[in-house]
Amino acid sequence: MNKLKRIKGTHDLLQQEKEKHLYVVNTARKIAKKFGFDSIDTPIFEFTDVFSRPLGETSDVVTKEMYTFETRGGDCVTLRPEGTAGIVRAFIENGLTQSGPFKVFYEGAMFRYERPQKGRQRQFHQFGVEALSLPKPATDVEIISMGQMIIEELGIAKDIKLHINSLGDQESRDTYRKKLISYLSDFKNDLSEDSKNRLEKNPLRILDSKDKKDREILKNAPIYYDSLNDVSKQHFDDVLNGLEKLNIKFTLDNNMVRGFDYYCHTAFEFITNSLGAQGTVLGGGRYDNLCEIMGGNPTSGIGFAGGIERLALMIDNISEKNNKIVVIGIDGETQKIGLKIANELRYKTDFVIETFFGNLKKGLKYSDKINANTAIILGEDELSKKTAIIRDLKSGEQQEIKFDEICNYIKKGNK
RNA sequence: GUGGCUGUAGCUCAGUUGGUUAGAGCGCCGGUUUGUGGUACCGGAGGUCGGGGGUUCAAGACCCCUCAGCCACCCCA
Repeated sequence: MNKLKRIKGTHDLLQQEKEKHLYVVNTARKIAKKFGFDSIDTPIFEFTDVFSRPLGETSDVVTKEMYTFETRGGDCVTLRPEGTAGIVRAFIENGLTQSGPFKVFYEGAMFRYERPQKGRQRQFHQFGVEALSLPKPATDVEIISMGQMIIEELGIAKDIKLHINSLGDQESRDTYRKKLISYLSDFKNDLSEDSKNRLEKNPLRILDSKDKKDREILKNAPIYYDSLNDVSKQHFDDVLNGLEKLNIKFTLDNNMVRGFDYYCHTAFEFITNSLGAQGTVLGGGRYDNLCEIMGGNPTSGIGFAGGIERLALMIDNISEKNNKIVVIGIDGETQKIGLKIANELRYKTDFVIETFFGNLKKGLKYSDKINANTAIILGEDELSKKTAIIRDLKSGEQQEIKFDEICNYIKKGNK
């Protein structure tokens, strides 16, 4: 019979890898909490409309990357390709649009049917935050600074740069769109195939094309900032000002646009060069129209998502500092007391306690393998005396200790 | 979805212009040592050569298809 295999683009997270993911998530959660964000979980799948409407019917994610299927009951559902839409749906559905600021942190698996490569999988993991009913530039600044703080806390800030742009409000966006189309139309025949298509459907996307010719043409393209109306300009200036006050360094990037239709005003990405083509490690922006698009009252929103796999690729292996102790029982009779001692230590100390029953040599070998500091050895001789040998595995020194005193001895010896 | 590179033991990789029984290091198991580990020495297990088809007297090697991984496009976290 042939071997069963993983689905393309999925991964088993083994030991170290899972530890890294947990480290990234826990670090992000810790920082988010400092900003007053609570944790939230929404379903991993939703009615397809929940994603297709806000992301844009023409976006790549909706047109070719979603895992969409019909249920036995005939509903059209989709595995979530991103986190924001589901959270905004929950926000509206639970009647929270009237109850003031809503600040949440989430993390979990996302699904996109893409060609896998480094830092890009079909099932991948993101954490993110969303802040609803908070329209002021100050929130943009806080959100970005939270991203910065997470990256600093993870110890990878030196390899990552913050890029920022403003897409303005709807009016500014329409103005710029027109200007851009009129400029690019003159070069229509010189644009790359992809960009030619985008000229009609989604011209803003041409801005971050990597095609050499496209880039050349774009050098003289109208600048987004110049098309911002007064309100949009003010908002953006306030955000940049706020960042400067907080000493957060950024690069203005007039060509950065985000993939989903729902973004407006502030858009930002934390980008690294160390991961090849998939350089965006955390990105987000403002989405003041999203609530309305999804059938709720008009409510402002802003948030970001971080790629857990990508961040995990940038951090070193987590070193375990937790002291390990192995309780070794030399034969069957020692098992009962061995398990009892192990559990007592687990209740009363914070050490990692493992047990090993079998011959002493193998027990010590195993202790080496898991890098334990201490072995508690139980054998026939000791059993009759109600004692155990406690061996310091680094120095090789050992002592015989009464059962009752093991716990205290361990506490004193290892701090 | 498009293009390029790769796939041999658990891991990292050798394997000549096609030629006998496919190798090494690390890891794993056992022994030297029946109650004292890390070192050393000795031994052992482990492979449908990613899968399927074809060419050939003969294929790990050549050809076709397929699957997976990597890289780039694309997209995005």
